Amino acid sequence: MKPKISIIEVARHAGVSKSTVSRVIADSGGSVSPHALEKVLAAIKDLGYTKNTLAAGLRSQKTWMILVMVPDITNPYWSEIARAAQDRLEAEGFSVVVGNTDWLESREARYFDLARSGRFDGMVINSVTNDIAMIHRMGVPVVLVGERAEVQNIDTVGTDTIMATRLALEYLWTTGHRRIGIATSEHGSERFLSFRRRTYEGFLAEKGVAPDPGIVFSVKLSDEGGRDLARSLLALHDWRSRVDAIFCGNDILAIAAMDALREAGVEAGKDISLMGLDDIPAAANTRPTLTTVRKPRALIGAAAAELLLARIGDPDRPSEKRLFPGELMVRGSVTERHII
Amino acid sequence: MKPKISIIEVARHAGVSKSTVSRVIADSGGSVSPHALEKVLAAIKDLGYTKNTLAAGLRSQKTWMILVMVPDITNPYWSEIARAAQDRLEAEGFSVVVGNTDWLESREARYFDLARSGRFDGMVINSVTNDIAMIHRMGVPVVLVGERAEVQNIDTVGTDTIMATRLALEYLWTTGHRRIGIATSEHGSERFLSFRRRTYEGFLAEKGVAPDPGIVFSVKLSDEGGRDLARSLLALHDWRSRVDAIFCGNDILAIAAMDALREAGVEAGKDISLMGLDDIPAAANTRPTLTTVRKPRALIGAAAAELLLARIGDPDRPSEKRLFPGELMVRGSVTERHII
DNA sequence: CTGAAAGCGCTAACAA
DNA sequence: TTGTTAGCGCTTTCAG
Repeated sequence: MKPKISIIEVARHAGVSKSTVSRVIADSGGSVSPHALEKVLAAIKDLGYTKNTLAAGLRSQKTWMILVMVPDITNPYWSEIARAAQDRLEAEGFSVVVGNTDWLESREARYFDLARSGRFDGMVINSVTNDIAMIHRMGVPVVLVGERAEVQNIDTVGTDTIMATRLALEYLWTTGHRRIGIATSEHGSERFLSFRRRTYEGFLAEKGVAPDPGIVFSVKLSDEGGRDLARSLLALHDWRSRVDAIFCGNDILAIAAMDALREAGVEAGKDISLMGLDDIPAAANTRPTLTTVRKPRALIGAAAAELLLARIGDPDRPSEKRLFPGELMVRGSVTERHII
Repeated sequence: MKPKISIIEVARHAGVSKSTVSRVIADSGGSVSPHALEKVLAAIKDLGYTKNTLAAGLRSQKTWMILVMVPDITNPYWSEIARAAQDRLEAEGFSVVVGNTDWLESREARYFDLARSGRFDGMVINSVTNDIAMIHRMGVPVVLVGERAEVQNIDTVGTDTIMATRLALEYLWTTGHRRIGIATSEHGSERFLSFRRRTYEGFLAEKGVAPDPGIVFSVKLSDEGGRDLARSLLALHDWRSRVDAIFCGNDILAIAAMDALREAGVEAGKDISLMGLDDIPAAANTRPTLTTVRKPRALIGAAAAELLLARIGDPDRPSEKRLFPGELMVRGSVTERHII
C-alpha cells in the first residue's frame, strides 16, 4: 500500500545515476542535459514515482510546511486568520496546515513537539504560553498572533486591543450609558486579557465613574461563558439600576449571553446594551444584530504570513510588531440612551 | 538556530551506543538496563535533546500525523467535525492538523501531494474529487466524510440524508402541513442532492399527495439561493393556497429566505413554515429561530477517526460506511397547523 | 541486554 | 553535465 519506488529505481530505469534523478526532482537548479531529463521524466511517469519530501527534508532541512496554531478552530475569527495566512504562504510555495489547541497547554505541547522535531519551516501561533525563551529554543521561526503588547523579541501581529476596547467603551459612553460593565476571561493568558480590564478601569477613571466590582464579570470567552454571564447578571440584586451596558470580551460570549438573557425575558438593545468584540459572521444575523468592534482578520493573517516569510528569509532580522486598529460595527444590540 | 544534538551526542555523553539511546527514546520496547536507562535519560536532559521524529519516521514509516482535509475551515460544520476527530485520534497518540481547501481542486492537490510523499499516516477528507482510484493510489489510509452514498470501496461516514429528509417531511406532515414544497440545488454534486428530491417525491407518493412541480424550487444552497427562493415563491400565483411549508436544502438557504420573506411582509412560522437542514449555530439565533434537522457533527468526526484507526490497523479490512441519522430541532419557523 | 552495521530516500559536496 | 561518495537522524536486524 505504501509507495515504494525511490529515485534509485527511477535511476536504474532511466539508465542514469540517482544524482541526476535528484537534480531533476529537486528545485535546486542543478543542470541536466535535455536527453537525460527526458529519460528521467519518462521513467518517473512509467514507474509512477512520487518524491518522498520527508526524506528530502531530512537532508535539506526544508519541509515547505507551515503550521498555523490556533486556540479554537470552530471560532471563525481564528479560522479566517488562518485562511488569510494560507493565501499568502501558499503563494510562496509553502503548504499550510492548522493545529487546534482548544486553549489546552497539553495540545500546544504536542504541536511544539512536532515543531521541535523539524516538521515545519515556520509557525504562526496564538499560544497560552508566555515563555518566549522556550519558543526561541524550538529553533523554528515563529510569529505570534495576539495582543501581547508586553512580549518582546518576537514577531507579533494583532489587533490593538487597547484601542479596540476604548472604541467600544467610548461608543457606549457616547450613546448615553453610564453604568458600563465588562465581561472577560482570566483564563490562560491572564496578562493578555487584563488589557481589556485595565483599559476599562482606565476609562472609568478618566470619566470620573466609580468602578463597581459587581459588574465586572469573569467568564470564559465561549457559549458557556455567555450563559454564565447571563446567570450572574440576573442574580445581581436590582441589576437594572446597577448596569445599563456590558462590554463582552468577544462575540461568541456576547451572542450566547444575548440568547440566555432573552430566555429570561431580558432583551438586548432594549433592557440592556450588549457589545461584542471580533465581528464574527454570526454577529450580523442575530436578533437583534450585535454591535461590536471588528478585528481585521484578513489583515492580521496576511501580516502574520508576511512577517513569517521575512523571518524565514533572515533569522537574524530584528523582531517586528504589527498592531491593527479595530473598526466599530454599529448594529442593534446597543440602545441610544437619553441621559436624564 | 536549528536543533543540533542527535542521539550520537547523547550516546557519547552517556557512554553508551546510539542503539541504546534509540531503544530508550523509541516506543519499540527494546529492553535497556536500569543503569543504562538512567545515564541516557540524564544525558538527554543535560543536552536538551529532542527527538527528530522526521528522521524516525523516515526509517519506521510512521509519522504519527493525521491530516483532516476540509473544504471550508471557517464553516463550523467542518471545523467541529475536525475537532471531534482530533479528540479521538490524539488519544491514540496521533497529532492532528487540518487542511483547508476552499473547495479548490488546486488546494486539494497540494494536500494530496503531501500525503503521497509520506507526510501523514492517514487522512480524513471531504473532497470535491470523485476519483477513488486516485485516492487509493496515494498509498495512505483515507476516510471520506460526506453523503456520497454512491462511492464504493472506501471508508465513508456522514449523515443519512434520506432519513434526515424524511424526518423533516414527516415533522411537517405531523404538524398539519399538506402542501409541502422543497428547495434544493441541482448544482455541483447532483447525484448527492437529488437524494433529497427523490426522497421528497417518494414521501408525497406514500402520503397520496399529488406532486405540484410549481413548489419544487431549484436554487443554490446559499444566501443568494435563499433570496431567489423568496422571490420565486412570492411570484407564484396565489401562493398562500398552494404551499404551506417549504423544506430547504440547508440552513443558510432557509435563513436567507426567511430574511427576504420578512422584508416582503411574510413571516416564517406564521404565514408559512420553513425548515432547514444542518443546524448551524446561527439557526438558534435567528428570529424566528429555525426549525431544522441537525447533522451530528461530533458523531461524524468521532466515527471518521474510528474508521481511520481501524484502516491504519488493518489496511486490508473491508471498507465500511457509517451513516448517522439527523436529529429534529424543533424551533420557531414551523407552525402547528390544524387540519380542517 | 548491548553494540556494530546497514539502511530509510534524498541531497550535497566533490571529482571526473 | 554527470557519477561517486557521504551523510541528514533515526530504527532495525544481527551478533555477541
